[in-house]
Amino acid sequence: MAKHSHKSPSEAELTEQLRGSVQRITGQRKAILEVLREHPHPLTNKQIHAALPGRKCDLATIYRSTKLLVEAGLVERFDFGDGVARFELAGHHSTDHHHHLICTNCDRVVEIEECFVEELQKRLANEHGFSEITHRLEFFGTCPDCAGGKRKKKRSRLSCGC
Amino acid sequence: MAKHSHKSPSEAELTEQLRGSVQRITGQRKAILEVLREHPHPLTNKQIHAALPGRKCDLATIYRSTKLLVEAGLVERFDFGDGVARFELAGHHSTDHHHHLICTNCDRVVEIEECFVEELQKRLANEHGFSEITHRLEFFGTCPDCAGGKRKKKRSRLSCGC
DNA sequence: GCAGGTTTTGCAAATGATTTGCAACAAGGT
DNA sequence: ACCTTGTTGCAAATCATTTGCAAAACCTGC
Repeated sequence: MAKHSHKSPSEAELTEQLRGSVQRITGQRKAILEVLREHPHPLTNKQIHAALPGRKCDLATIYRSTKLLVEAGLVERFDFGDGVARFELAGHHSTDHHHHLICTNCDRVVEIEECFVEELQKRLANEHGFSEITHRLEFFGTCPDCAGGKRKKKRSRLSCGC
Repeated sequence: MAKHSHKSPSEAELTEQLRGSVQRITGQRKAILEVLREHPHPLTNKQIHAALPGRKCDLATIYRSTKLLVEAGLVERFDFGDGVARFELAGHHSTDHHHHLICTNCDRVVEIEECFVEELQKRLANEHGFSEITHRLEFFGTCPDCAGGKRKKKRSRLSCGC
């Protein structure tokens, strides 16, 4: 009586991955992953909540789920320095590890699918004796539309035009 | 009858810079800058508050001051992705623009005085039509002491051993 | 040095994001 | 279907940061 018939692409693979991380596969978790799957750019918990069909699932549950999914490796978390965490489905892009270019005016987000810090990272690790090194790298600037005056003043926060 | 006699190194230069940014030179602002001047690593507003002699100056004032000093270019702000802003005196290091290597276990911070993303940044700017590009880059890992088991479990947050 | 006008500060209350306690509920195994 | 245990919803609690407002501190001109 499983409900894995029609749409939702890799639901099987998701189930598989979730199963491997000691967690249960609940309707809300699948829904959240579905929302992330449909979005090419990082979303905040609140945005995920707003995007959930029928607005079911409590915000607290979304916070708990995103954290869990990140720990399970299914979702990646990003910080743009504005005090709000954002999430993206892991493996959504060619490389699971990637960066962003964010317009500080309209919050449009461009995905940067390459990473060029790996080597430097290794060098730093050796130089300072650190291990298990990772990094966080995001670019900020003014997108062409905003530079051209096509877009209005600074809108509050995040609102990618996707 | 100004009080710029003995210690506090570049107090004159600070005054000068502050004066240039339409602000008043208050005792708390000087105290905050003094704390930052004594610290080689980024501090949170709360830490600055705790470090203030006699615990004078309200926390709210520190929040207001750090923001102001950042806008005035006297202080640089950093985000380590844990939801707390950190500040460092600008020009404290050879280059004003620099990065960090943070131990995710004990929060020790190593200053990385070089930046190797400039070129890539320009390339990205051209490729995507963005202007006024900047970036945020921080490294995370396990410091040698923590790797060797010399340091205990995950201590809460930030507590650089300086 | 002192009065005046304006910027700041201190304090408390307001926000906003994220977390948590707890009873009701659902997922998976038997 | 039943039971055990992980999850959810809801409300209250935390935490970092911001803000309103009257009192206090700067700075400029006397």
